[in-house]
Amino acid sequence: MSASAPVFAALGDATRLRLVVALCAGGALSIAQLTAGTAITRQAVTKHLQVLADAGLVQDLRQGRERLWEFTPARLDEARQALDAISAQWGAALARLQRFVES
Amino acid sequence: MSASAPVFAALGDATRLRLVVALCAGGALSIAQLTAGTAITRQAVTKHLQVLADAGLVQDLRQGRERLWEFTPARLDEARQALDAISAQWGAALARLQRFVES
DNA sequence: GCATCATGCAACCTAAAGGTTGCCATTGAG
DNA sequence: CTCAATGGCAACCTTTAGGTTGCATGATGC
Repeated sequence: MSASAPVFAALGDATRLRLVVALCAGGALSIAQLTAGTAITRQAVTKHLQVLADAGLVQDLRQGRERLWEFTPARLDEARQALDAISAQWGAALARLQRFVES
Repeated sequence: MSASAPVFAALGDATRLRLVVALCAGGALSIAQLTAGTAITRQAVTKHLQVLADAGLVQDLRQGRERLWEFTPARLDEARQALDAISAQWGAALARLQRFVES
């Protein structure tokens, strides 16, 4: 469960969340493409991509002089399941409380 | 969508994730109870709880000399839906790719 | 009333996050 | 061949995160 903490930390930045959404929608994109339209530097984008890669959310593949980045769904699915588990735990606690009140 | 970034940031720390899980399971707990069993100081736990409260994940209620903390599900559900949306977007992109390859 | 337990507040510290600038290397296009 | 585009590396800066220590405050039990 707490294995998902790094994934949440990686998603916990607005810029990185934007990058993940962009990569989910458009397939593999280069650093220059991901930088275009943002207010920050290419170097900053590179660092953010590195953080996402360390969390296992994205993957890079070289193609000529470009370095393309693509989304990797596995870790995000794990994080999704972690949130589901928390929500289910809360639901179970509420159900126990309800039963206690009614008895 | 990017409104969930602060929630992810709050969940992106192993200690805070533990606190959230504990509060989901056991109802409202005091700071002293949440500190017991951890290696860190009560002050550190207080700060983490404040971060979680700023993200809208927990709520405090005074009871005598104790300050009880309880889980608040709304923001976490939003975050869950955000992850679902990302996953769905990825699925749609894969489907488009599949159709393109087959045609 | 008084000792005590749970907490609040403030100062302080260290390391990491987020970002920038400058310069160098490589690749592709014409 | 040359030149512009793409990216890597390293140094640097400023702010914040995570944590600690010390002391003050307020409710409780007896």
